[in-house]
Amino acid sequence: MGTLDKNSYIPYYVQIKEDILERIRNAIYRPGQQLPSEQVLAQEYQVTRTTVRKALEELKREGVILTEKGKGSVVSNSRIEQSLLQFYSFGREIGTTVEAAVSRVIQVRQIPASPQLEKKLRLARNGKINEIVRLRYYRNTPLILEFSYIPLEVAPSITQNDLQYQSIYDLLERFYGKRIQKAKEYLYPRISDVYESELLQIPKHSPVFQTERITRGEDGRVLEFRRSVIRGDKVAFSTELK
Amino acid sequence: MGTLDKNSYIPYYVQIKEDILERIRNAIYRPGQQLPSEQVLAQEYQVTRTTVRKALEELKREGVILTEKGKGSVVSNSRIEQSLLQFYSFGREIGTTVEAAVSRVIQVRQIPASPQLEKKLRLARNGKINEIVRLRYYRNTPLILEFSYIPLEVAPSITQNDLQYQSIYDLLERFYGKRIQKAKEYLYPRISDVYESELLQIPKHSPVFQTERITRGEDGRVLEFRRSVIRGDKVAFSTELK
DNA sequence: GAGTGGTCTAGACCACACC
DNA sequence: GTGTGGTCTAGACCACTCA
Repeated sequence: MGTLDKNSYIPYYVQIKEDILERIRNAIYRPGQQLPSEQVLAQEYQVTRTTVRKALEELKREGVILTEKGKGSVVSNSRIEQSLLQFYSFGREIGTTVEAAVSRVIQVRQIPASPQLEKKLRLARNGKINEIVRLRYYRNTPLILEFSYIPLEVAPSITQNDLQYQSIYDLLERFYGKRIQKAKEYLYPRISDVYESELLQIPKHSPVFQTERITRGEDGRVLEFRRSVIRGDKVAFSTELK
Repeated sequence: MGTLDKNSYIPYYVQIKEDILERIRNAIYRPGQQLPSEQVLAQEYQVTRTTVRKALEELKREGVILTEKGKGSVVSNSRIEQSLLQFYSFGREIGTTVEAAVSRVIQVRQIPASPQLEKKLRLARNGKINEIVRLRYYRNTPLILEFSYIPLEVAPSITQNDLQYQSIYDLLERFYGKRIQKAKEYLYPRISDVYESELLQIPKHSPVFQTERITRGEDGRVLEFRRSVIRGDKVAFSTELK
């Protein structure tokens, strides 16, 4: 259905963009899946192809879809997976090429939430959580140490096996029906502690980046709090200005 | 003159975008100055307004120009002034509002370049440089400590007075005719030293961000190397993912 | 060859800023 | 009012991909 409000003061292309986003959230269009052609979308929404293109252009710019000449548009794999990482440059190599990125699960366990985590996760008192510790490599060098915290309310009990062949977000969605609505991520400078230093193979008390991310589900509840420690000697952030 | 190559395989809108960039570099269009209207540009380049708009849209997205409905488009003030800072969020406040940003010059002197600086600035042996140290405040709190290094070849001798009412880039352009071509900036985590800590009013050996920026002129030579130390307790970087 | 996205034209109407 | 950027239409041709 082309649910376009022709009387709204909101431009058509914005309405179309929002509608497509909504369809992606509702898994009508799934990651990796081909979108209908611009021609078809134009008919469906009863607008010209130009207007559809304007909507798709914005989605492309935001990394929601990918387009290929002569082929079509496909929905990107969860943008939330990428996050700030897309801005990093790893040493002299190019950013987030999926190929060379390998991850190892260090630990998965169920523990009571600390007061700080209860706050971050908006948990009730004495809440229990899954703790998942992973180490991400790039070309055999450990670069990122990730701590994920997921309330048992959200996912009863996660095991190491669950994470062998799928991401946390895939797991949450496929097995627990929790769809991700949005996430907010922050970047700070920090000094590594002894544990982090050892796993990342850097001198203790080295300067590192830390990111914190809070992911929320459709009902607005916190699905995950994730803290990542990123080597400062190998990973930089850069922009070029012209 | 609309110097559009109609036989090129390069799209018109890209050619137009490059041409406008070139005009900005050549100060035909200056920062703060109004661009010709889309209508006029379309005539000049002998294309439709739609095509001009596509070019302007990209320039707008890249922060080169600003457009205001009903008024027109103006060239942004040196984008290079903004840099990565536009991505930061200061505590709970919003990013780079010019108003509340005050800067104080701590020191200006001429010194021989250290070997490291010679390398960064691509200087010959025993090169001399201007060193400018500034402290930037936001709401009376020191947030950023900036070290600028400019070869004497570029600007013979800079004094504190020169920087009272204008930026370094304004100074280079107005008094020394050095126009900026491009800049590259990097962001790292670091640990503050005693001097930095004192000026920024933070405990010594605190985690901080450091940016390094290399600015080049039209001939490709390095005009400035700048190192900024940014408080990690007040400044964060954030993105929202939807 | 049929279908796709990429570019471009030649118009149109609107909301807004300025005089 | 006139001029501006913002949106939209209805076409067109192209280069590309895939069968």
